[in-house]
Amino acid sequence: MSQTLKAVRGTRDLLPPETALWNRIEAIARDVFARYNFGEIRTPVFEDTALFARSVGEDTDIVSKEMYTWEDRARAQSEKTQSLTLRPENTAGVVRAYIEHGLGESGQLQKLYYIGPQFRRERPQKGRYRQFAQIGAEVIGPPSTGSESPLRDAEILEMLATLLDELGITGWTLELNSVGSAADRARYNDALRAALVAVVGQMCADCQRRAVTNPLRVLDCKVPADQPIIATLPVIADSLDEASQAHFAAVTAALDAAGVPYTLNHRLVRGLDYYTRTTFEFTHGGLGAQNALLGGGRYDGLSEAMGGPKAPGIGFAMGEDRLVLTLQALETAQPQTVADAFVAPLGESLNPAALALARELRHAGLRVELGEGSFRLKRSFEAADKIARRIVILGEDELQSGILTVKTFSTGIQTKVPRAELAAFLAGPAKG
RNA sequence: GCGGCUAUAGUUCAGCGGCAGAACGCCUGACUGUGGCUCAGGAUGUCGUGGGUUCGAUCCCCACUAGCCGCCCCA
Repeated sequence: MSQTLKAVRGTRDLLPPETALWNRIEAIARDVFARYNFGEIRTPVFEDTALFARSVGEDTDIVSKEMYTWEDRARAQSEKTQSLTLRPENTAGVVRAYIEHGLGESGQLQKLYYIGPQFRRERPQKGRYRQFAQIGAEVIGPPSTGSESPLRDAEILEMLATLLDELGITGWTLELNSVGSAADRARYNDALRAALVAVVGQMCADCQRRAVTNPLRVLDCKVPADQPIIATLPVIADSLDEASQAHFAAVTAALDAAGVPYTLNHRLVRGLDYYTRTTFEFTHGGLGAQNALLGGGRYDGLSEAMGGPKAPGIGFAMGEDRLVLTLQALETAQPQTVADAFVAPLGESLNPAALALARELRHAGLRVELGEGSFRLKRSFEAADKIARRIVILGEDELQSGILTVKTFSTGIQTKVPRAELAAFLAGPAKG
């Protein structure tokens, strides 16, 4: 086994019929995005390493230890090597493209969605892969386009509720929080650090480490003994300035008006540095430890941090692999695609005529499988019964008379059908 | 990166220090132009890889690799 090549760790092949589910998910997503007037953007799968370091944050796990990074070698004396990285997420690339193409200059709010693979070098487990697919969208533009409006936040969340519903994902939960402006967040971080000094000694080892590296993460702690202590810590809502409070109130008011259910979770802090104000997650049980179907938030300062114009924005990324897992768990049976007809030539001499017949039927929009003339008829029947609703027998008699023999498997009824009527007959319901 | 469990036929899994097993699936025939149900027969394989212990290892030990689960973190 060690001699044969295998898909590398954390990557996998998607095969039929599972790929049908992936395609269905993507088709529904594209349809919903189109109705909300989003356009598709496709950014490169790899980018300059500095892009992710600056946007996602040097100290995040993603950048500090999970990126696939390599030194692209110089091809000429005059060329420098360049550090490149497979994208670990797509928001940075979208914002880079926004800046690079001056999309803000259009004066229009940019509403962009993407579907594609992302890469993180993590330990694989259920719902977590080293190459995984995300479906995401970003709403971004200069302030004059209304990009900063809480209505945009609410609209995105309402769209996500619609998308999950249309995908058939029942039982999702929307968790919502505000981490405030960059200034609010800095102020809260200070308050948290100060409060932790007195109590951190009584907390778990992880929290003692987090208290230094990333105090916000302490709020995520799941150790039961730590919960009473966490309850005494300052809440980020108290560190929000008036504008941030008003923004968050406007988001929830719009959600209430639209009838989108949510729960406030003032402990919801997200791992990427660029988030400001609204942050959210849609979660679902049954995904094990990876219960987040999607996550996102507002990033009002990201464009400027990357050297671009002021361009507030909000976006999300949805784990397509996790959508698939959730849907597979919800669906009792995966619908098997079945061909409309199996064309069975009787004898190799009839192969050419069989191709012509299959071509005719396929042009009529039918899903057709083509057998092989060297098969014994029994073999053709066995094969056909597994993958098609009907079998069309093409022997010398049928070819000469132009009247084909058709058998429908569900009923066992066999009839003769003139070639001119064959396509219409096969398109009909599978009765006689 | 850390911890637990696992690795045997195409698949799901039994198994035992001494000839490699079941179910399903697959192939052949009963039926030379008729599937499903039935019956008869057949092939399933470097027992994850490498090393060690042993007269002998699929089994015991070690390492590696991979998968699953948890931690960390995230989608």
